[in-house]
Amino acid sequence: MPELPEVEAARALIDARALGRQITAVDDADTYVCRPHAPGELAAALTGRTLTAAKRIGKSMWCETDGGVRLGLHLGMAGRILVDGSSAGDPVGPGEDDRAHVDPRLTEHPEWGRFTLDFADGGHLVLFDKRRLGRAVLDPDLSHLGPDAALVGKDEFRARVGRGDAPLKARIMDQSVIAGVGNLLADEALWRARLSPNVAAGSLSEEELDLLRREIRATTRSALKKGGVHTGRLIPHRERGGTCPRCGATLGRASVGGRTTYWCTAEQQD
DNA sequence: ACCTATGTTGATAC
DNA sequence: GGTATCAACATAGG
Repeated sequence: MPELPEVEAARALIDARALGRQITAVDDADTYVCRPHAPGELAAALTGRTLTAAKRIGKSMWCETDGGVRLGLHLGMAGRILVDGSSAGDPVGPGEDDRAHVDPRLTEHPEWGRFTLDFADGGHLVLFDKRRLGRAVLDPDLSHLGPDAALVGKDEFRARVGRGDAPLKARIMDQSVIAGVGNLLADEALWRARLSPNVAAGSLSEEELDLLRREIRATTRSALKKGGVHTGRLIPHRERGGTCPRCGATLGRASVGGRTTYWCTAEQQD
């Protein structure tokens, strides 16, 4: 689920629906999701407060509070944010739009609600995460993050991405280089830019780097508008035996940067 | 049953 | 420091 576009949708949901509501109770009992906090630590810091802002860099988001403490939220591999039982950002089905909607899975799987803020008006904010790789922490450390992939400027992109011996795909997925690009967004943007995921990042020309930045931004914006990275053109073809939706050539499949990678063997050559 | 896969990240080792 | 690998989690599918 969550890459930059999904996290931004979750942030926008909190921004629109959860700010200014007094927190009356906090369920922080999941010591894995809330690590390294002990049970009750988030509750002690947040009870009685209100969220005053929702911010994001890359895939990391956090809420400011009127108590000064910040609540860090990360969706991990499969997390979503529900406010009053509704989520945002994920596809809701053919023919439907991407507005917040009632998510039946919370009632079907209450045990996947890993962290909860109860509000005085009876509503709630839930970190809903089947896999428990999401996080809820106080005062998250964001110092290791590079600039947001949707905002990074041309010169900074050239300097940060265009170096090193690691494969290009690994470089753009390194959150300390630029923040927000995950596995699917990387495949989609590299495919749009017709660049091989396997070349050394440091071997790119300035023109290629500028093109890649443009495609990362375009892919991100498109995914934001349409409701998620899965709306990309290449994504439906990412399977064994898949073919390029532009030219019909066979897609290559390999592990690059530790993640399963698909690319067009005709258009994205080393 | 057993093996693989999965939209992330972090610790660890060279 | 840069890079590669593995483990953390819990499910789904062949």
